[in-house]
Amino acid sequence: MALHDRIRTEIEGQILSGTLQPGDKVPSELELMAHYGCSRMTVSKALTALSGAGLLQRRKRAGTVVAPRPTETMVLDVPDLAVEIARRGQAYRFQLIGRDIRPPRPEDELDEGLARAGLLLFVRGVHSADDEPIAYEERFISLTAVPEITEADFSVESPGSWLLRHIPWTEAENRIGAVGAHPDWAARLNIAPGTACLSIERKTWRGDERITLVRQKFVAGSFELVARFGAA
Amino acid sequence: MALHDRIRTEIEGQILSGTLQPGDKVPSELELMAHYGCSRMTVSKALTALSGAGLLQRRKRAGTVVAPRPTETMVLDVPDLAVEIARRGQAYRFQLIGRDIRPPRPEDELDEGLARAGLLLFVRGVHSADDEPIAYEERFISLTAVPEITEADFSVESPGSWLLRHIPWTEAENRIGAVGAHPDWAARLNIAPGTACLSIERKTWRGDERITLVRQKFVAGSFELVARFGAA
DNA sequence: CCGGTTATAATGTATAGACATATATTGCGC
DNA sequence: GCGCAATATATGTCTATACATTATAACCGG
Repeated sequence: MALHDRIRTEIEGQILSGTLQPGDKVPSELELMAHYGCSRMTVSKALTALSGAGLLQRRKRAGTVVAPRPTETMVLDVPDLAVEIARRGQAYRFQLIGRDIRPPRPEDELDEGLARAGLLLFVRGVHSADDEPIAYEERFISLTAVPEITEADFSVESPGSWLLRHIPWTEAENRIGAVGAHPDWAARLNIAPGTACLSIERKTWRGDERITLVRQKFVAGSFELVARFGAA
Repeated sequence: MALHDRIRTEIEGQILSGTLQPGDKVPSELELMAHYGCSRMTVSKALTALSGAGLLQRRKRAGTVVAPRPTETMVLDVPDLAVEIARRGQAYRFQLIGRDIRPPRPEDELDEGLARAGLLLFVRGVHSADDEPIAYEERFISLTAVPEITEADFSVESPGSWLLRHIPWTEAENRIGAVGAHPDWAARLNIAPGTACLSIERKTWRGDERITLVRQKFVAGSFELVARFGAA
């Protein structure tokens, strides 16, 4: 392991193990370079990395301190459904229910960004694995931002996959909750209204431009999000 | 803005905007240092940062290429419930239902790590906001790893908050799903059995040592997880 | 044409030094 | 004492250089 990596790992270990508490001062670069017998750049690289990871806070003249334990933050993988289902060894299918080009309506409960985006492509469909419905999806796509999507064929590929391949987003926001199945779409999932579903609403942007809003309902038990955080 | 920051931002922008596609080759450090008229270290710093963020892949001799678009990965904040509810301006309370020291049982459906951890502290309780129940929680804590928790007073503080303050974890795994309320605890939340709930199961480790497993059920609509990813 | 060896091009790591910048501390004048 | 200016300290940025490492590419013998 490289020296700067070793330094980083050692300090990281002291923080994660609690030996160094939030607010505690970390030795200055000069002290560390004496301790490890290396140049300042090497120490600096280690500390800068930890600072970037949010474990340390560095201020000129004041020195380096352990960052306050943040709101527990973990990395959440939001997989492409088609890929995820294929990985389980099941046959993925997206079944289009409806496709509509129209202006936003009040009952869509859109956010400001999309409500003022002009014409929208509104797509509804069901994701299924081995012909078992897994999730119902409603999606609004700004035609101002993505005019070329009118040519996409959603009987082959889900709108999500299409967007993922064609329009990189730069910013996204997910809201994750639970909800009882609504009569309007419960039948699409072969479940009784009121059955528990995992609800995911995602908005994406490219720069300042709103791209899409999607609301997905997963039958309880059919799908789980897994978030993992930690070393290694 | 520092030069290495500018370089990083410019390349990042080209990736996020799609100008540079996954697999595309990024100019070599030599070319970039000619382009920006700076030293190699400066270019390297920018590229190393982007590599650390997962946007680039660097290989000796082969050069630097744009990383394949990963499974969409976003940062998920898992707030301390007490803090989160306080932020909403509501009064947080944890009501202890039961507290038990006993060995693991098969019906606990624990993972290997905890099942073999020896004695466990088993705690059940309800989180409430303004005396409205929000979440039901079952938690198993390894007494081997955290013997001092027997002295904690959970009528004052939830086990989660106590652990957060006393035992830093180094690794954690969350599973997020939806589930219909089980009769055993539906009444605790003042809801009918079968009502949709958001289910979170979290395991934490400190090093190789299993610390705790917690299962929380949130009444649908009372709580949402928000994950945000992007620049700035 | 195949397979192994060698050369080479890229990144990886590290050094020593210079100057810039922000800020906590000190001390001075009042 | 109080407020402002000077000073010292720690980090931030950057350069120029050196050598290490590694995967690709080129070469060459059989």
